Amino acid sequence: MLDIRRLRDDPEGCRAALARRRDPAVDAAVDEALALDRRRRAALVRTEALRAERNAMSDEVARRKKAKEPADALLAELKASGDEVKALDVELRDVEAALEAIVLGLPNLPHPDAPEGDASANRVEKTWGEPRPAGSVQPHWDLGVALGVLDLPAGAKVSGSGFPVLRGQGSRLVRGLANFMLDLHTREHGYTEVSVPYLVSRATMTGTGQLPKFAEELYHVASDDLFLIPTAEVPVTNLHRDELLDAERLPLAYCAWTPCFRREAGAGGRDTRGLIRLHQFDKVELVRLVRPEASDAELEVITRHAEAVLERLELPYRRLALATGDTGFSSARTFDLEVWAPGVGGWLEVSSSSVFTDFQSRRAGLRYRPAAGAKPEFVHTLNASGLAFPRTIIALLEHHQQPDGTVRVPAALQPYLGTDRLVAGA
RNA sequence: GGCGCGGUGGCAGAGUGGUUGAAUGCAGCGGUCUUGAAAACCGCCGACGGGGCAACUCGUCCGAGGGUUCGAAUCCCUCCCGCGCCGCCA
Repeated sequence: MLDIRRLRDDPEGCRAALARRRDPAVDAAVDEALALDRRRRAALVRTEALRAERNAMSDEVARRKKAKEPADALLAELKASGDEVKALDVELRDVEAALEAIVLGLPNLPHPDAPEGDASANRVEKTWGEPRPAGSVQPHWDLGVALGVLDLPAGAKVSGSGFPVLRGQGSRLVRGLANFMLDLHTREHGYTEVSVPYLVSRATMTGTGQLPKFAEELYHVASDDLFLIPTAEVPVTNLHRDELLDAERLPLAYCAWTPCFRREAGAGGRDTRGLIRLHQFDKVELVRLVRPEASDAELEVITRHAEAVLERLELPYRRLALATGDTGFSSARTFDLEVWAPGVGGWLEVSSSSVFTDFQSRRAGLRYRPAAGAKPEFVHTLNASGLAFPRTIIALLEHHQQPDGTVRVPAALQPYLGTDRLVAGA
């Protein structure tokens, strides 16, 4: 959520920053927010003046009662103005609700360093490793079946398309990747591992920005008004919701391995083959709560933590600086990590690492006290996938594929799989 | 699911329908003392939103939302959460 005062104090600056997102609806929303803000303050001044008056009279009533003096005239007057206060309150509440609805729908201000434009303006920042030629290996949807690790029809039978079943070494791979990634992040990158709920409340979803705007992307359990998490970012970032943190505790760094559930409502048919786009998948997520002045440097830190996973897995990847028009709603700046999949013949997003500045922390009430006696301020939040499993598995199957149809297991993963080779029938 | 008890400032913890935004303690900040520190003592110290150039001032907030009342942390209703016991289940 944007700071309404910032919007008020520097409307043109905010408008210019938001314009970089290339979303034509934003400008009108800003106008509406500013108009509602003016109405809100006008209504506030009126109700507060009336309240102040009534409070003073009430005090006088109390004094007279104590002194055993008559207060009937005052009481009558107070009773008369009661309805007026009530009416003003209703008006104020309506205006505030309308304002909140608008402001909750405004995206974060893009970071000045994010390239401007739509997805075509995304900038390749670096490339690591040696991509094998596209089409030089079997795509994972064939190889996975040949190896007996992938059984999509079984998943479709049990739940529907987009719910994969992995078997044997494929299932072991999920467990191994989880342990490998968690060990790397906790032992070498300093993260605290947390195990968190997969179903969360409406307030939690609102805290990280999924609600109210993206409800159609979420699985919802209506009977209890709970939502399945689309990423561990949601429960983990909300761990400290409405808390005032000690400055010495920052930065807080958490990692979590969870399944992720996404309806992918608008994605029908595109890039959905094999394991590329799923309704349920596993992911290890990294979340950091940091001091605002550290957030630029922290984005590089967390991105490197995600890149380290790919490098240990010996998978070629590139880092993309997302353009303003391609950056997510809550994010100020995002790097995507894309792994090379020679069988699919393309770069696949396996990690998205973002800095949200105070956008999430304002919604979620994540504050800290910069120094003893100082005013509380909002922390900055960041997260990065480290990594999403299915596309990592795609890249492992395709990039490490051998001419004989087996798959070499990179050294870092061998202890977790108990083998250096994926072979058919294992 | 049933019954009972709770939910108060960063934390702990008092609280009578009417100067209680809230005792007290801890933590924090400033000071006295000390070579320095500790201890002791003194003072300050909630959050959020308005108005004002400013000093300052006004309003709201005691789990959430309604209600009673001139006035609610305090009384009533609904809901949420925690704890205990019972039931159910693993």
